[in-house]
Amino acid sequence: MGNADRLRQIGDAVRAAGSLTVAELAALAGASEMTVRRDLDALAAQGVLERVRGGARSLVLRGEEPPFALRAQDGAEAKARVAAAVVDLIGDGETVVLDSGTTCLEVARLLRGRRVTVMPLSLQAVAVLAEGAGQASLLVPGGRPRPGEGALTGPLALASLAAVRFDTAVIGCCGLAADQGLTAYDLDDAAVKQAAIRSARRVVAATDSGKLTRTAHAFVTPVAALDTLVTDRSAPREALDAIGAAGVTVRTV
Amino acid sequence: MGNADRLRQIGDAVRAAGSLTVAELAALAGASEMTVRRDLDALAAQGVLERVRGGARSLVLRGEEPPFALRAQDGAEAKARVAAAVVDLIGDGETVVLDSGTTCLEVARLLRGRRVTVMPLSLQAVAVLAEGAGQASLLVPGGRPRPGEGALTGPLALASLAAVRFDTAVIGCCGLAADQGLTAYDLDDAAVKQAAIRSARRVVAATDSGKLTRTAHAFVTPVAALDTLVTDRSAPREALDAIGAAGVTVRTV
DNA sequence: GCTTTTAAAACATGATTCATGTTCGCTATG
DNA sequence: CATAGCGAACATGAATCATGTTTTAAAAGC
Repeated sequence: MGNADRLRQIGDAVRAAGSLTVAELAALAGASEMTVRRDLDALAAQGVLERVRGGARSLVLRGEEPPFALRAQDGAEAKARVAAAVVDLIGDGETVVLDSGTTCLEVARLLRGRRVTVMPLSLQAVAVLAEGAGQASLLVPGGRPRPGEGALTGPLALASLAAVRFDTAVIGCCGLAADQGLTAYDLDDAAVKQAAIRSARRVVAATDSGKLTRTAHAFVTPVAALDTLVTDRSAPREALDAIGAAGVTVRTV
Repeated sequence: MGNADRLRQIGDAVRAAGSLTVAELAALAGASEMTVRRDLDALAAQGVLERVRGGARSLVLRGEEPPFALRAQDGAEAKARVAAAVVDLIGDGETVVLDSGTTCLEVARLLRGRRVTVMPLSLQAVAVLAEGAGQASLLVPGGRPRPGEGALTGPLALASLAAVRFDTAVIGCCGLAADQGLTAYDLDDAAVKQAAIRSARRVVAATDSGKLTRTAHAFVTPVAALDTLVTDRSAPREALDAIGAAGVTVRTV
């Protein structure tokens, strides 16, 4: 798809304004109205916004998690570095449970060629690991995929996690702070993260530095339950120090 | 991909001969050696054959199931008709467990727009139902995907099936006969099919007519456990009569 | 260790698909 | 009923893909 930046621009504009008309968006993006309509249909299919007659309205409420498609490209380069560092921590033959989210999806890409056993907690990561028959052996958890996210949640996911034990859990997050602990936007997601942490001997949190200044609604775990945090270099020093003081090995890349 | 027929031709030739050189295949397919090499790489990635220096060797042993990629196009048109008839049997709001295999994958495509709850037993069907957020609500079973097939098997799959009940099970098969029952190539697969049948009130078998003259290794269930069989019109009359005599409603399309 | 064959990489080109825009008929909203 | 918006059909330029040729590197066999 060669129109990613315009899609992004339109999605951002609608989110910022709440709702916009097709004509306004066409002027903004410098494209024809027909193209804007097609873009809006694509964004609506991704769950970013909702079509209304004459324009589109944002589905993203303030304080809510932006849609997966929008997060995926945010700081892609930092995510890739973090993911590479996480994969470095994983040895051959290990069993790994891999959380949902964009950073962990990058980890899935890098794990494909490694001789490890992976249970990914999102459909996107399942798809990445299933294609092309890499070295990695794949365990699919059950669950109900959250629309747009692909994150597997619900009793089936919890039961799958309860049935297996892992060497390492790679956990993403929506917010992380020494005093608030690791937090997520979605309650069901949080329950799955908790179960993943319980079923693993070692817990690695992977996140871009932006999450270190945020707190989301659903509490997952205190930071003391983490063994290692991998994040990027632009993380605020105080936040890292506080997390390190809780006994977490902090790695910045 | 616009080279499907040549890929198919090469795959078939290697399977028939056991192994062939690149030069032989190039002459056979009327393409350059470079193209044949690229095709062989693609087929090797699909698990159809194995690259060896100078050529390729078949990985498919006699009596074994041909790889998914090869079955997918066999009688695609008949499969599509069968799948459409199966979907006709399913009412709005039903819960459905959907077996692995190429015919059931077609059923998944048609179910995407329907207001039903589906648990597909193969990764391919999961991918089909997850994309584009159709009406259908998706339940992912756990399991270990069989390489190449994407069929979810093992204890996690069985546990997922045991945890849920369905209105209808749509079951594919590798062999079906009144005296031999419904059979599969793979033992793990057979166990999953059994569990799917146990967890559903109504069982619909969907298969192209070719399977009605075959028997595979793994026994799944006697035909009497089936409520309905959907197959295509070129099915042999005697086989259908025998299955019908066991109390199965037979539908040919 | 050297030669010959095989594989892979680099590059070129024709075909196909994709994105975009324009026009036109249909639909729904007032 | 009128009008604005919308989707379908078609056209066109861009990008991608499939394929072949040539060159370069890597194995296999002696």
